[in-house]
Amino acid sequence: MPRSDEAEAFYHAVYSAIQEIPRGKVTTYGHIAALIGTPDRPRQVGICLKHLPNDPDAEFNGETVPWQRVINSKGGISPRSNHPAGAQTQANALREEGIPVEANEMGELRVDLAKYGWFPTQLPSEAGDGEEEGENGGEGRE
DNA sequence: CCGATGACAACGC
DNA sequence: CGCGTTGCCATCG
Repeated sequence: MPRSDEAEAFYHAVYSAIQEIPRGKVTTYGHIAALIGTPDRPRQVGICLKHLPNDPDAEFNGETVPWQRVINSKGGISPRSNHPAGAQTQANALREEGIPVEANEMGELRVDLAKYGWFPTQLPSEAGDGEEEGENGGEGRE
């Protein structure tokens, strides 16, 4: 649990932003950070998910927050330090949502950001020309 | 209280 | 264009 109220607000913003991710789509930590107004703190976003409460009574938990839809900018699922198998769990959850996850030779679970990437807001960086990650090339439905 | 680490990302070479 | 290093801030020891 957060030690500061400010941190709690940050966590709340992160969880809230993640809940906005439609099913069958994924986004990056950096984008979440940008959405909540702190594009310079993508790492803290990951920490928030790490601290995601398991209590079913909590407003934010693994059931209400689709943490599985949050991946890194490389379009892959990085192994956690504490629970290495957690990446597999995330990949499995994404597959159930209709998102194909394939592991390359390096064992890195990769997701097609170009197809399943969810980038709704026009960030100042990508507003002009600065495009990153990938764009919704096909844009399907939800 | 101070130092090290981390579910990341961007810049430099 | 791929690999290495730095920055960010909360949490752990």
